[in-house]
Amino acid sequence: MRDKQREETRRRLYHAAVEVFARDGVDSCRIEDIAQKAEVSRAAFYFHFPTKDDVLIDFLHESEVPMIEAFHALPVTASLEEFLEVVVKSMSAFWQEEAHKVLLIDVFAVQLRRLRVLAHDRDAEPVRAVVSQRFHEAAARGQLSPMIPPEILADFFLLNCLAAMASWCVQPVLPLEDTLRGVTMLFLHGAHAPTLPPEVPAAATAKGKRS
Amino acid sequence: MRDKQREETRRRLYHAAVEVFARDGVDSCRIEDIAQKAEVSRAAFYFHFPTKDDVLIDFLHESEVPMIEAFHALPVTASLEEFLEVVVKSMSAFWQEEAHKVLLIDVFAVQLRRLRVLAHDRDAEPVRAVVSQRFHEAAARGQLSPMIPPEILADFFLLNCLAAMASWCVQPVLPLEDTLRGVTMLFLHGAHAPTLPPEVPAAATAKGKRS
DNA sequence: ATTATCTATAGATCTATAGATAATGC
DNA sequence: ATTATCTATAGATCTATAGATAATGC
Repeated sequence: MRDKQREETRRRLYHAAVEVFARDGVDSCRIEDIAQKAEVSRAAFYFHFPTKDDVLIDFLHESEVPMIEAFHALPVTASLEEFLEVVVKSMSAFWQEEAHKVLLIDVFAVQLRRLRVLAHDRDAEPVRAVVSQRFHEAAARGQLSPMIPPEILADFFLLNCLAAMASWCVQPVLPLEDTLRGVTMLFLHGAHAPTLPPEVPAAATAKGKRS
Repeated sequence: MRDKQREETRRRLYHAAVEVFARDGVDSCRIEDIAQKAEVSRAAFYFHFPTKDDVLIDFLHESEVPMIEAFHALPVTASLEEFLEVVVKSMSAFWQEEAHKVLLIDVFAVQLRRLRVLAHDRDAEPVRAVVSQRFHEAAARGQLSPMIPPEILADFFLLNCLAAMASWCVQPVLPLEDTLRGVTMLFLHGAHAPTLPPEVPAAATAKGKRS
């Protein structure tokens, strides 16, 4: 009963916050307005969410639910490429919606600020944990460059996706799905050959490159 | 005389701010402490810097000065690869210093929040303008994929560098210079072939990839 | 009786702005 | 005299916390 009430209040605050964020901007909006919309006191917001960032973390986790479901529907024998196609599909499906798109850059900024925390707590982000796991398996099969640990590659891949989506947000030259697929292919292309040759100065190898 | 005094105060505030940011964190530090260290009133800070973000924008511009100088030292005939090697060298030289490194993630977050503004004002960031220019020239020579406008590729490249550096910040598995060079090669590798094939489902082309 | 949830509120800090001071331009 | 730079400060908002209320467990 108490738990139910608590969750109900938390959910009302969450939805009110997302609405106010979208309307006034995460940084410039007032907590007062969120609390008022949720019909609780301002301090109740702080009880459920120590900072505005915590709402955005919840928002990111909400966005990951359909992706996690899609992961479970995927056979264990699926290739890295098939797995990443699922990532591309569900990521773009979520973020291309106007109501979600407006919060993308703020969500990205929060994840950036959390990087230090996330470095120590790999399971705090469910999608990241799965991607990391799949990259490990792919590395074991020799599909990924052994120069960089797979979990680092996984982080870099996800940051890449966020960066591409942020760029898409302000200048949507292609549909989001195509943008993400392009980034993914670019990544795979670069990451499965040795990415970091021991001591080749890039300028020296440049000459013959143009085919 | 007045200009000189103004610049002097601004510089004192800037250095005080960078010091306090590094010590207490950009988000949690107090403007009061910055003003006190610079020996001016708190309001003087706001006169010179409307927000803390403006200090970080200055910081980014400071970081770009040596890079711009290196650009000017480069012959106009330099290849894209030689140009990007200069980017890698001066970017890593700056950010690997401990005092700069601690602000990297905050600088990145500010640039993210500025993306919308930057989309309309391409010359607000000098380095970005030059990279964009060089990418245009490379595209004209047929070195870059015609699928994506060169200025978008330039933005994506720079975001990529920031993402790689942010990741390096929390988990430095390789020296920063090697990390950036790896990212750059990965990028070039992916961007000079057609990056976004019209309608190839990624999963379908995956089969024969493993050499 | 104890504890979790929420409210009311004191004190800290920020944002916005009216006013003081001193340099500049006429 | 006018304007740019800086200060002092009022009002807004946030952070931290003491206390009220109502559910839970004994």
